[in-house]
This record gives sequence, C-alpha cells and structure tokens, in this order.
Amino acid sequence: MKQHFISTSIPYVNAFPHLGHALEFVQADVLARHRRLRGGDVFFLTGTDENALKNVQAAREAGVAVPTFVAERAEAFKRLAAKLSIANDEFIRTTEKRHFDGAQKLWQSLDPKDVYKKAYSGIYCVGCEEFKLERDLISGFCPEHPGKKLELVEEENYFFRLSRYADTLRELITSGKLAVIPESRKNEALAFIDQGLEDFSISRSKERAHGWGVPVPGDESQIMFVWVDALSNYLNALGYASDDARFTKYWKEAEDITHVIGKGINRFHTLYWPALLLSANIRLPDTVFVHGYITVGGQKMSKTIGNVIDPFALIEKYGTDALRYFFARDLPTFEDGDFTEEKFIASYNANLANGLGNLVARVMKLAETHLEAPVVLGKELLDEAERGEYETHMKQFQIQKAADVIWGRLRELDEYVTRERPFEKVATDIDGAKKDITHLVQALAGIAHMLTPFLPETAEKIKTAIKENKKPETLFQRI
RNA sequence: GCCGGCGUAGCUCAGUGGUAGAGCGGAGUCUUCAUAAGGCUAUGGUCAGAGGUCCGAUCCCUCUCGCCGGCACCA
Repeated sequence: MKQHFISTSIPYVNAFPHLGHALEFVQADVLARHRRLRGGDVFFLTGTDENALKNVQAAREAGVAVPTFVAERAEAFKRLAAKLSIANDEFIRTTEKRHFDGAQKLWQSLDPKDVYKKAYSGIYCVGCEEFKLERDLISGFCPEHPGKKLELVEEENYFFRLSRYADTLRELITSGKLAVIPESRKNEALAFIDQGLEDFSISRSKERAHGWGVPVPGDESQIMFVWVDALSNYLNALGYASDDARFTKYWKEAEDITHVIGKGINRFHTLYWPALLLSANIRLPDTVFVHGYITVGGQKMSKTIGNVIDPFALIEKYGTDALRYFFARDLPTFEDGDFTEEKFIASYNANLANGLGNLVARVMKLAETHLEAPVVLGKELLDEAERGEYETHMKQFQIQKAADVIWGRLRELDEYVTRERPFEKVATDIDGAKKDITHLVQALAGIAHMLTPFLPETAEKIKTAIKENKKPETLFQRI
C-alpha cells in the first residue's frame, strides 16, 4: 500500500479558532479522504503551535497560567476538528515531550556548518516584546505602542545558514520536485529567493522568550525560535525523536508528503523548512498546497473590525457538511474567498437542499416505490465514477473543480428524470421504468462515492439509503 | 517604492488571434417522481479606456485609469 503524509499547519493558540482554520482543516481532510478512497495509506496530521511568544503574552493578558491557557485553546482546536468530521490520525501539541525531543533532535542533526552564533542588534519594543524594523515604525515609535520608548537591544543568537541553500531551493521549486501549488505561490517563493536569502535567527535569549519554548540543546541560555520547533512537528508526530517505525513508514518511505498551509506562511514551508531538512539530511516534502484567506463581506477578518466568524456557530446552525460544502465548492481553492451568511444560505438552498437533497429524495422515492430489492452495486461501478475529470482535478488539488464535476452530474440526473419520465413510465412500461430507476440509483451511488471526501456524513446517508432501498430523511432542510 | 496579478452578463468566474461562455439571481414556460424541488427557453456584455501590430484583437504590444496581492516570523 502506498503511504501518504498530509498535514495542516499548526495554528497559534493565542486565540480561538475562526473560519480560516476551519477551511484549512477541511481542505486537508478532503485530500486525505480522497487518497484513502483510492486505497492510499494516509497519515493525516494536525495540531497546535503552543511555543510562540504571542501565546505567552495572550495568557498574561487573560491572567491565566500559560500551560492552562494553551491547553484550553488546544482543546478548542481539537473540538473544531471533531465537529468538522476531520479524519486526522493524530493531533500534536508542540508542548508535548515528543515534540520537544524531536525539535531538539532536528537541531542536533543540522549540519554544524549551518549553525553559528552571531550578535543581533535591533530596535526592541517592550510592549510587543519583539524586534521592529526601522520601516515599520511610525515617527520613531512602534505602531502598536506609540508612547513607549523603543530600546536598542543587542544579544547573541544562533543563526541558520539559509543563504547556502538558495540555489538548491530554486532548483527544487523550479523543477517541481518540491511542488508549490498554485503557480502564483510558486512564483512568489522563487521571488523570495531572487530577492536574496539571508541567514535567519533560529534562537532567542531565554529571558526574551520568558523561558517558554524548546531549549536549545547544549545552551541553556537560548530558546529555539518558534518556527524552527513548530515546523518539526510534522516529523515529531510520527515519532522522529524515538526513531519510531511510523517515521520510517510515513515520512522516509512515503510516496508523497503534502503540507496544506495558508498563504501567509509560504516562505516558511517552501524555503526554511526544506532548507532545514536538507541540512539535517532528512527527506523533503513533495508538495506545499497554499490556500488563500477568507474575507467577510469583502473585508479582512479581524478582531478589531469585529467580523471574526465563529465556525462552531455555523456548524451548530447549518451542520457540518453544509460548511464543508461551502469551503469546497463556494470558495476558490487557492485564492481568497468571501463569506457572507446570505451567500452561504443561497448556496445551501440551491445546491444542497434543491440540488443534492432533492435529487436523492426523488430518485430514492422512485426506487423505494417501484423496485422490489436494493440495486446491486459492483465495485467497478464506483471506480468508474471516480475516473475522468473528477479524478484529474483531485490529483491536481483542484478541490473546487472536482466538486463542480459532482454537481454537474447531479444536474444530468435531474435532466434524465425529466427526459425519461420513469414516474410516468411505470404505468405503461414497468420494465423500462425499472431500468431507468436502476440507472439513476447506480449513478447516485457513483455520486455518493465521489462525495465521500467532501461530505462524508451525507455520502454515508446516501449509501445507506441505496443499500436499504429507502428514501432517506431529508438530507438538507431548506432554509 | 519595488515585484506580480487582475479588471469579461446584476453577482461569482471560465475562455479564445477570426463576429463572446458557465453557474447563481431575475423573467417566461413545461412538468408533478421529489425538500413549492426539477426541465426547457429567452433576456442579459461597446470582454476597463486609448493607441499600436495584424486581413482581422476581448485574446499580442504600449500607455492610462481602477482594484488586489507579495516584499522575512499572520490559516
């Protein structure tokens, strides 16, 4: 069996999950479920990034101990995954021991030539607790903390010789050995390289990190830069630290490794991460799938604007598959997409209630009434349903286009019913009518099969209805 | 500022060097198996603007206007 590794990125837990996190979960889940459907042995990973300094700051603001704070948020992300029917195999938290061990092992595996200590000096904002760049300042002050005096801080950090990997990375990305999808993100990554790759800091002082994070092996005064430890989560969940058999199976020997990420962290996954792996002589991922962000009524989702959409509320109101449908079909797979509840409802009614739900009802009612026994389905039939355009799109990560194929089939079946009129034929030509209905049920089974990665619960309901030769309960109630 | 992209029917978007396409919404119509669902038809666009290349441009080139994205720690 062919092994695949698929991951989501691991979100910061400084806030509760929003609609964007849900989108990424679902996209990765669609890919994972599709590969399983095709017989692949998939390890699907998600988790949380808990070592970021932002988490420490957020916890302090909330007046809660940091471990308690991050645990609470991690739970929320786990709950979201469950609510969205995400079929992940593991959920890794970067505060777990296996992660610390793995992050440190990765550090120690880096080519010693690539790690060096250097004094770094910069303008430090005590309010933000981060270094600022000259160009980010507004008349000499931090935009977030206008009154606060900025300090010139100098300290020694470890650096990673990223510059050394520029040519190798360019070659990997250009050739597609490291596929960055879509093309525009690939070009962006190449542009980063062309602009010149500078070595980057991979640690910070323990004080500055408030002692929160993964200690640098052999140097107690330093904490690993959060991105270095965070990226290693992909390895650590598989037991990289303990050289687990799973690590060999799903990473080293995997046929395919895919990271699903948001556009904001393209650079880390297409440049920093491969470079670190190259340095540590570890097998590279094959594909980085980069999605866009969700806007709300054309505006960026933000706490300040107060338009952050809570995925839990939507699921509660409309159901898991309704939201999964929206992500897969109504949002462009790689570009930014817009959410409004009006559009969501319009699409729900048109495509789930009237489109899918109604077709299942009309076909299964005909079957229930006129067929004595459930329609027998061969495996070939289901495989057949998956070939062609649908499969082509799925292989190219074109989630929306693959979903379009399914809804095109639904339309064809509605046309078929209208054209052949089996409901009328039953009176004059019962055999012909039965043939039509059988055909419809078989086609429906094919649709259910294709639907499995997208709307797993609904697909299951349709399969059950076919197996029992019974019209199911209303799948999607009109709103 | 630099780099890149986009501007096509009311909305979301495909598309091609040879007199424009889909889905949704709206209109009309047929139908009743179905979740007042479904089918069909018509309507709907000087393909942002100007100039150029060409027998011919929405598609290639130049410029203008407008919008958006990336530019080192944001899903």
